[in-house]
Amino acid sequence: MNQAARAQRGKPTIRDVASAAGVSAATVSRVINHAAGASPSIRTRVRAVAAELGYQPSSTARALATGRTRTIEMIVTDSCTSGWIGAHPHYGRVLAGVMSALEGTGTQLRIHALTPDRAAAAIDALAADATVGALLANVTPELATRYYLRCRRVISLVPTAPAVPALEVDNLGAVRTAVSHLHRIGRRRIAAIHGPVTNSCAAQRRDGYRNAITDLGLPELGADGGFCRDGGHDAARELLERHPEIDAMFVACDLMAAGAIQAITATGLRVPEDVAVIGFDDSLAAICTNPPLSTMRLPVEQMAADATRILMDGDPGFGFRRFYPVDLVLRESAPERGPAHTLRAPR
Amino acid sequence: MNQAARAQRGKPTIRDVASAAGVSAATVSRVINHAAGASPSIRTRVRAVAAELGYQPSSTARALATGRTRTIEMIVTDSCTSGWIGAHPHYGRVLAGVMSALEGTGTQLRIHALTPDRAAAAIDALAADATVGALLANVTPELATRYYLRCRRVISLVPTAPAVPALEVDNLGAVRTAVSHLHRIGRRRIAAIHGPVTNSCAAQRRDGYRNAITDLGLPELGADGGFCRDGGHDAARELLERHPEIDAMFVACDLMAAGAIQAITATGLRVPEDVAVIGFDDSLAAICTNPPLSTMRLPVEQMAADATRILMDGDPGFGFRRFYPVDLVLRESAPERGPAHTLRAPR
DNA sequence: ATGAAAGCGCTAACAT
DNA sequence: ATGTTAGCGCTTTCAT
Repeated sequence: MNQAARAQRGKPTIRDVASAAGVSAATVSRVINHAAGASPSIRTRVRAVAAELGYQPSSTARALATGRTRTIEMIVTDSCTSGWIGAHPHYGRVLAGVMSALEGTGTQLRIHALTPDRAAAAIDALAADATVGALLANVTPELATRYYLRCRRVISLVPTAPAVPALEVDNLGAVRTAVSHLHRIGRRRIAAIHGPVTNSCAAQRRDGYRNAITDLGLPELGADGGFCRDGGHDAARELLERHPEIDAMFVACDLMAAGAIQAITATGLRVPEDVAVIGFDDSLAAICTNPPLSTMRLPVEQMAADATRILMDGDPGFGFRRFYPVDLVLRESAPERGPAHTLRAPR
Repeated sequence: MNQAARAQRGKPTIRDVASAAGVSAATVSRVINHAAGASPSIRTRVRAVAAELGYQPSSTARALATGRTRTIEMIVTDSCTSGWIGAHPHYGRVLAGVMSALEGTGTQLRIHALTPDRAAAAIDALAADATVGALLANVTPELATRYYLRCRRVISLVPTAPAVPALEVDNLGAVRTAVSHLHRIGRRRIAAIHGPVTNSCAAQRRDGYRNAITDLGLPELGADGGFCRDGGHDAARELLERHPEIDAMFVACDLMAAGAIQAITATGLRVPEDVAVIGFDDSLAAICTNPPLSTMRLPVEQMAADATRILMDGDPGFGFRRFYPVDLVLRESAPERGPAHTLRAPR
């Protein structure tokens, strides 16, 4: 017998329960799985014995026998340096959504942060496990496709390859909403702080800004912030140096917007009187800034919970799509009718 | 044969690789596990065949055979209403630390948010799985003990029962450092915003504040903020209404401090000139506030990574303890030598 | 309604 | 160095 496996002894197995209850293992299995084919009297006896022995079924053995692991994989591509999963409040909301959908289902959640160098091999290994499915929180279209080719039970929370099932939001429309709002409250020099070019969401928001600003006949004023606070801070400072006339900023994520607000006030300008700011996400960062941040709210928990349920329901189908709204949440950094916009002399 | 298991067919097994390579399954096992007892020529042949067939070992079968699941469990007690794991940036740091320690080890991470009603049953089930061990991110001493009695491979990141292995920080000393700093920069009406009474960390920080404030001969001024932004905001507003003379606040977590800063500035007071603020954690919230938050930095990633490695090394031993420093990080909300404290007339 | 038996895919003694 | 064999704990036919 295997030594390691023997070490696990002491824990009662289904056979221990069976013999103690004077029935077969098959019957115990039927009872603990609430399956048909066991008389009420035996059911109660088996349950009593199981409880007395402190029997806990082995999910591993069960998984091997059924060919199915009751696990959802959440996968995020993590560039080792920035440590996204910890450094970005977005994932907290994803996690919350998944956990709420999983509650009471007996399904477990595994988290995988893929570093670029190991990503392909990791995807192959993950797709081989017969899990409930994979939730791609921030995976490139290429890797998403790679997973999909090996296992269909997968769904992406970001824009991805056509074949791969995904939940989508109208990033372009959302940015238009944000920029239009800034325009409506009288701003005419609306800059943008963009996310990383490699990120598909960031790319869409960048395009959205360009479309909106062009349609309004306003000048395009953009800088890159890399989806992190420091990037947002530096981008805002740079923008204000180069273009002191800026009176509003659209920032592609709240974390960058927090940095931007700090940079703006550090130059002596006021938010929103001198520079109005609209962020994106409605993450924790949005309620920590001062003033609180107006932002485009992504229904992240809802999306994550839906994605989880869709996976539990089976293969979503080739190219599955579901769309979600993005709503403008007005707080003080860009209010509906706040303090009048103060015209200021060029510095 | 089991139907579900048969459905998993198509995926090549170790026996498929063995017969295709003209060797036994045992040999294939030795090769893929880098175990001794296989000639170089056979190794390369087996590897080639495995790659050609797209063979991926089943972690489930492996786990059953070895009696060991290569999984770390991270457990957090989650009151369904507040959704802590998503709503508190602290867990992002924990996650980042665990993931970094896990990288390249082939060990997986599972996340469990226990709701109070199911917690005991869930703990029993989790402790029965022969995993690498459990990381208790925010689990009460009672539940921690329950787990420990069933499985020794467990470690807590918060103060817990004496028997249960744990990593600890000197919460009391840290609060003393914070309060002393506020005193040193001239503040004499130092209020506190506390965390939930049920939380062991919060309890220690509460005690720390009382000790420090008593030793300094200053009046105790406290309110409860529940470890969330809104609570911090409301507590600060209430404190300022009842005690307009307050010139500093020690806030037991950064998220509450973010709310507190918003409440303070909303009353027309300035941070730090009128009211200095020191938070706790150095989470994402600390760098999103305006002005940026001075705070007591917990080495969370380090602790989480160490805890993970300790579990991978085996049973930490009865009552295992390791201590970590908490450092004062000075930012603008309570600078070392910032703008002079402005005395102001009672309102 | 119940039990016997045959695996699920892998590992690890034990032979050779 | 390599193969044979016997499980790990459970589920699921197939008999009875």
